[in-house]
Amino acid sequence: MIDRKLLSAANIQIIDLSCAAGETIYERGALAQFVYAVEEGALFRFRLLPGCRRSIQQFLFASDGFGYEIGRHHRDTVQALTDTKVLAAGRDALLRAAASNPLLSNLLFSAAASALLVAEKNAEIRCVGTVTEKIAQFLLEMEVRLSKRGEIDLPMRRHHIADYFGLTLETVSRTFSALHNKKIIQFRDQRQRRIVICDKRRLRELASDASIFEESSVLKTRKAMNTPEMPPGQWAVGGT
Amino acid sequence: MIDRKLLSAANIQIIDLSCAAGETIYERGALAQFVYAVEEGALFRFRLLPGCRRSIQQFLFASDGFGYEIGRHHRDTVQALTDTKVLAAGRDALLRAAASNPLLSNLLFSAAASALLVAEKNAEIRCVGTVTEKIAQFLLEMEVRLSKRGEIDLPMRRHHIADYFGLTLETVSRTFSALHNKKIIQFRDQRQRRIVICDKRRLRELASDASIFEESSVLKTRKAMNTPEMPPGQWAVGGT
DNA sequence: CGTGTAGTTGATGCTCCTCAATTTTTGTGG
DNA sequence: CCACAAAAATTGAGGAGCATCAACTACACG
Repeated sequence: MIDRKLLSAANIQIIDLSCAAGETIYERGALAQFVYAVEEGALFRFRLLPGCRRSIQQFLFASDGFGYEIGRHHRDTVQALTDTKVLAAGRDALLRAAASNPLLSNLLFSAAASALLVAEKNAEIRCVGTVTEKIAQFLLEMEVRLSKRGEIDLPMRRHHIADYFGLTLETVSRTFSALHNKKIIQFRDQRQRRIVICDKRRLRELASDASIFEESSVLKTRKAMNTPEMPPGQWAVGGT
Repeated sequence: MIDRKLLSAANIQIIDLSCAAGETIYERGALAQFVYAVEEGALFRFRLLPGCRRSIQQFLFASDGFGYEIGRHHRDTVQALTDTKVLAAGRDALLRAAASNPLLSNLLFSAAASALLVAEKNAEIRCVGTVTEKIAQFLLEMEVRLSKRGEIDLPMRRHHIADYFGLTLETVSRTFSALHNKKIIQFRDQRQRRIVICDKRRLRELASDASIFEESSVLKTRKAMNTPEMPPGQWAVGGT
């Protein structure tokens, strides 16, 4: 998003920031002085809702941009999940320069446009489908963004994932456990944050509602045969 | 969003379209030839999902813009809910002109930026909270956008609202009925689409989770007093 | 009138939440 | 280093909320 060369060519100051895990980059309501890009590490963007709830709108990883506000104030809060390196550029200077520099103004447009893409994609993941679908999609997405040597090292806690999907952390935990029991994923550490996807095909099926499809056909068969019995686990992941 | 004067000054062609209710403006996957703005009427933007589901991303009313794609193809489908008048401008000509015209490029940027605002706001409404909260927020929003002489004439069916929130149409219908029974809203026609908000204060409380708050305190009191009794209706709206 | 569409309402049960107990990890001070 | 407390994650029991299936009403249109 932020291009060092382009910005310094337009005489806009760039600042390198280092943030420790847990630090807040900016808070909702604060004056929007900078626009940012993640160089290293992970952060999340969220808003507090009435009733002590928190809605996480986005997880931010290397090369993601954030803080591109339209108004003069930030509409959400950004916090670091891990130690991070972040690039910041003065917002006012950038906007002023963009008014006469087509390259910069194009940069701003594509930043906003790709933020829109991400927002709509996130909204779809967050709003639609069962818990299993959501978590499966989440893991596939995280694999693309984070995997190193076939291993995903999740920087966020169960609670963050829960707030991202509007679920409870217990439900998230149970879904991870179910995927683990079905041998679709494995854990590589005791906190169960380092994850390996063992059966990507099954995970993809679950992500695009194969679960619902299979489950319901199983249920229908069962109904037709009048066999009310259910599998032992309350939290069996769909399929087989 | 689209400014007739600005566009004709830049020599970009503008087309006036009239669409009947139910007509499709463009489909997902089609080449993005135009960008649009609603002049009159109502439309909705949606995507089909695996499993015969439909996710409505946005309802579009007068002055809303749509079709501002980043890639060369439309990523969703837009259909008219009522008879509508829509303004269209050539996308390629606009993008070319924007490359050298700061005014136009600024127009594009603010279009994308406000689309982002809307997308994030919609995502929040759609993802967070109980059915009652969602419908209450929806009605308040529709009042702002659609009300004439204190009356909201909803252009969409229950099914559209359900697909917007990822609910079933039955659940939506029950929630409307509950609001009606509680005398928070009234219906002005037999289809129950012309709606009057009678008690806006209560509706606002419900929208910002007063329902949860009141309900749970009631439940807690009930638990403490060990009175397991429940109110008659399964679908009572929160609060007294 | 029959047919189709939109909407309401009821019974039943799955999904996910709530509350609670337990285990493991992390951080802190002696 | 270990003891202790706090945090993170798992797991279980029970219940609320919403989905599913189905029946029913009301209106529009040929």
